[in-house]
Amino acid sequence: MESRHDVGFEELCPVCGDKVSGYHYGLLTCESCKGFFKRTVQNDKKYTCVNNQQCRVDKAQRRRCPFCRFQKCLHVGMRLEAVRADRMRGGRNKFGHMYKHDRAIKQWGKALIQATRLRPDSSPIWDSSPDQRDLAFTGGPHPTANLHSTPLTTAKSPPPSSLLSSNSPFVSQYQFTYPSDLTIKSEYNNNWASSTCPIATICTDSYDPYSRYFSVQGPRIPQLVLEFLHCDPDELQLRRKIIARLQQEQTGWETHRDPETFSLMCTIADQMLCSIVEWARTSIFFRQLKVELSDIVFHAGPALASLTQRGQKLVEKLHILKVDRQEFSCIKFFILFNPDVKELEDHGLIKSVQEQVERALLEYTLTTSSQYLSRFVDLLLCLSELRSLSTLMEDYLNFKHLSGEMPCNNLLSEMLHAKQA
DNA sequence: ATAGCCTTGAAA
DNA sequence: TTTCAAGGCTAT
Repeated sequence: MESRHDVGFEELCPVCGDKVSGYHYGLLTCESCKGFFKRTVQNDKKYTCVNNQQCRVDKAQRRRCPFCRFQKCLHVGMRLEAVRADRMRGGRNKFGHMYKHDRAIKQWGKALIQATRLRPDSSPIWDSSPDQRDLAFTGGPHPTANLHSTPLTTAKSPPPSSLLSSNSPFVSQYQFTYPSDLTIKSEYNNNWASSTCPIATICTDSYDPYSRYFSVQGPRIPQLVLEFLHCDPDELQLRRKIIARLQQEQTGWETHRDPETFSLMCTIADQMLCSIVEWARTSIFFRQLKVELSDIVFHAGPALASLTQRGQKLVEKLHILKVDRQEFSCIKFFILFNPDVKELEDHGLIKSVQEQVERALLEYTLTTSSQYLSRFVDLLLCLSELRSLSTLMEDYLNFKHLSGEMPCNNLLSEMLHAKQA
């Protein structure tokens, strides 16, 4: 009755949309694309596209353009190295653990979706329901792959996580960790979540991996995320402070002339910086860090307008994603514990914190989103952009500082001074 | 050349 | 012993 077809096999082939027959060369594909990929690699076939290399590849048209079909195979993550050079039959390859991992992830997702549908309480802590929120996802480098099959890492098309810094713990692979007490059953029983099953039974069933993270009251927030929330500054208070500061400075402007945009932004930045420093100073883990100052190479960055535009785009993206406080607090810790900061001595701690935050964030997205993998990747992409932006902004401020254009003697300029020391 | 079914064999 | 992802075979 239950079989291998229970886990993820009802999905569609990410290459052509045909029925999936199992894991082939790195991910779940149909039998025909498996054979096509094998023939192509084994026989070292070279195809050409008679069109613009953008042919549609679906079940009906997959035979039309082998070039585009093979490109799509590579794009969704099929692995060239899984085709054996010696043509040895049988046995298992080195991807076994990844297939297992992928199955586990899919099981979680399935359990999540079913349990979410069954939730009698429709008042979650986030604004909209998880499914509604998922509809807002428009980003992601390979949406098709994310929706239909989890691509394992591939040389031709790296995982989205590799967009992060090279030192990031995400780089090596999708290092998702699931609870050690979770038994991965290949004969996973769907019936536990049938409509006749009482929710109380679902949530206390020890075989249910989901029950550990989900209760009828809403998602169970991982302990570490709760700790992060505890460290969070009072946002309302910060806003009030910024407004007060601007009003205070406005008194001076009125008697002289209109404030420059840059000057105004520096005032806001200064106040926010105070808040960030205070947040970092009082946060868990941060006190354990030791810092060694050394020469900082700097150069003038691109124009402020471009930076502001990128910043606005990022804010827009965060709005679309409806990033909640829990997720945002995790992102902040990712940034605070940046493995790229060479002056930090304790790289072990950085790595450890990064891994802990990664795990906590994944656990959290597992409980809040049915498209958790896609959401997790989207959050990481925002983080990557945030890092990139902050580096550029720092360069820009350094440039302004050096050319004596910093408008006020504030914390911001003091920090720039310290960096050059 | 394609794609559905068969055989194989190391790992679980 | 069972599983399942490799390669192989063959009708189309």
